[in-house]
This record gives sequence, C-alpha cells and structure tokens, in this order.
Amino acid sequence: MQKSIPEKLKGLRTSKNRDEVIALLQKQSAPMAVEDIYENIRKTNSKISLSTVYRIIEKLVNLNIAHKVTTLDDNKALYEIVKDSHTHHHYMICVKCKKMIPIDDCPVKELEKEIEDKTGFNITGHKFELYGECENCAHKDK
Amino acid sequence: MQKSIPEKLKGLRTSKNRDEVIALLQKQSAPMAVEDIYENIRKTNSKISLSTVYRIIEKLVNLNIAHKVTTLDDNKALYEIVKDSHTHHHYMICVKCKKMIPIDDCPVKELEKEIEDKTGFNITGHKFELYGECENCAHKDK
DNA sequence: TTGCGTGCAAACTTTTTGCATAAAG
DNA sequence: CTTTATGCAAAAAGTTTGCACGCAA
Repeated sequence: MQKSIPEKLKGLRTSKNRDEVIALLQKQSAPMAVEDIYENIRKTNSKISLSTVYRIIEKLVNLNIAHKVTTLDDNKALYEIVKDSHTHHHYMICVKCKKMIPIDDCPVKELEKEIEDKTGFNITGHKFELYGECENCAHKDK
Repeated sequence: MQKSIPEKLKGLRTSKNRDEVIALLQKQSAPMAVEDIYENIRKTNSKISLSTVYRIIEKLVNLNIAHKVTTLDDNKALYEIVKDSHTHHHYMICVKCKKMIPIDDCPVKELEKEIEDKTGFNITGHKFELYGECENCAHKDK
C-alpha cells in the first residue's frame, strides 16, 4: 500500500505554496505544465514565483507525490499527482486537439511481469501513452 | 508496407549533412540527442552547424524517417530511425546508469486494438517505456 | 538561374541557480 | 536561533529563427 500525501510530507515544514500546488494538481484530470501551475496559483496568490513552483515540483517528484509526464509534441514537462496502483492510469493523446484522455486502468501490469521474468531487469515503473484521433476529431473534417 | 528512406527523400535535394545524420542514426541501437548527433558528425565534418542538425531532424521527423523519443529524466528530445512495424520496439531505461536497453518486439499491439474497440479512439501510435534497474546495476552496490 | 540547404549569430523558451530575506519550528 | 522555503534576477540548457551565401538541379 502507498503512503498518503501527509505521510510523505512528514518532516518537512509546512508551506502554503506547496499545499496550493498539491491541491491544484489533485483537481486536474490531465497533467499540467509548470507554467500553468504558476499562472493558475497566481490568480489567488500573486506573490508566488515561478522558481518556487519548480522547486516545489522537484520536491514532490522526489517524494513520489507527483510524476513527470512527457509528451512527444511538447518540449515542456507535465506533472500529475501519483495515483496509487489501482487507480493508476494512462492517457490517450489526440494528435489533433491535443486533449489527453485518461484510460481507465493500467493494462501494462501483466506485461511488466512477463518482461521482468524474461530479461532479469528489475522494473520499477513504466510509461505508456497512446496517440491518435479522439472521437470528436475523427468525426470533424475529413 | 513502409516506404524506404530513399523513397521518402524523393524530391528533396541531396545533402551530405542529411546523409550523414541518417547514416549515424542507422548505426545506433538507442536514440540520440541532437547535441550528440552534432558532436559525432563534427568529428569528421567540422563545418556542420547545430541548427542544421535541428533542421535536418525536423525534416526527417516530418518525412517519418525518424521518431522523437522523450524520456522522463531528461529535458532534451532523443531521436531514432523509424522502425517498420515488425522490427519496431521499445526500451527499458535503467534509472541508475541511464542505459536504454531495447525490448525485442512490441508487446503493445494487441492492447492497442482492444482499447481502440472499447473507446472509439483511432489509435495511430504509442509510446511505451519501462523504468528500473538493469542487471548490472542491480548486482552492484546494495 | 532558382530556390533549397547551410552557417552563424541572435532570439526564445524552459529550467536551474545564487543570493539575500522571510517564515517555520 | 537555526534552517528550510521563498522571491527575484541572472544564468544555463535546449531549440528556433533571420539573414546572407553556396550549392544542387
């Protein structure tokens, strides 16, 4: 079982900024860019700085509270809250509208075990993304 | 069936630089960063410029000769020659030594079809990467 | 001769860092 | 008090662009 976020934060000083970043990420259904996190928080907390957001994100990733997600079309990193293993999921990314659509559960788990046995690699994580046209975009144009 | 590289290049002017980039990428078993391509080619062709490499890579990606690969630990893009569907493969990335180890074939194909049926998404590509410790690093230290 | 491909330098974007100050414990 | 967290500005790192020139066709 995974530790809860408050457990993972144990030992650190409290920080309003950090709490706001966590709360914001928890509300999202798709990963967010650092810049977007910054601008969003800025609406209600005009003092936070971009470098603080970067530093908070770095910490959250180290504590395994957030994950980095990378996409093929974008040079900037996206982040999302780590889901525990049975809510953990992946995304389909529409190559037209760029929407990221969550896939309900993770279909990779069994594969992972198989490959582990076959190769002797000790697998601790994975990344899985699908690209294509979402229903909306497939119906439009053409 | 896929078009061959010379077929894909049809219509473009010949370019020594582009040929060297393609030849270099074809020799690799793991994807390369633009900077590495640049430095490698520079050893024998001291005149090529970094922006030319970027422009060549952009063209190769548009022509579907090369692919972009993104990894979680690195902010820079990596590129590799597009493999046709039956040699197409994925990587296990060692979180310690950062080595990228190819997984022989693509175990995702069936999954893809399944998800396509279930969701109505028209899947055109995917990304699949495994993270963990390679055999070497697992034996070392600890 | 036309215009694609290239080198060079400058601009841009994203991320990291140094330093002085504020706030937490 | 001591140390972590923060803001600001500057620096780095990666990528893109403008311009003039060379070379392929």
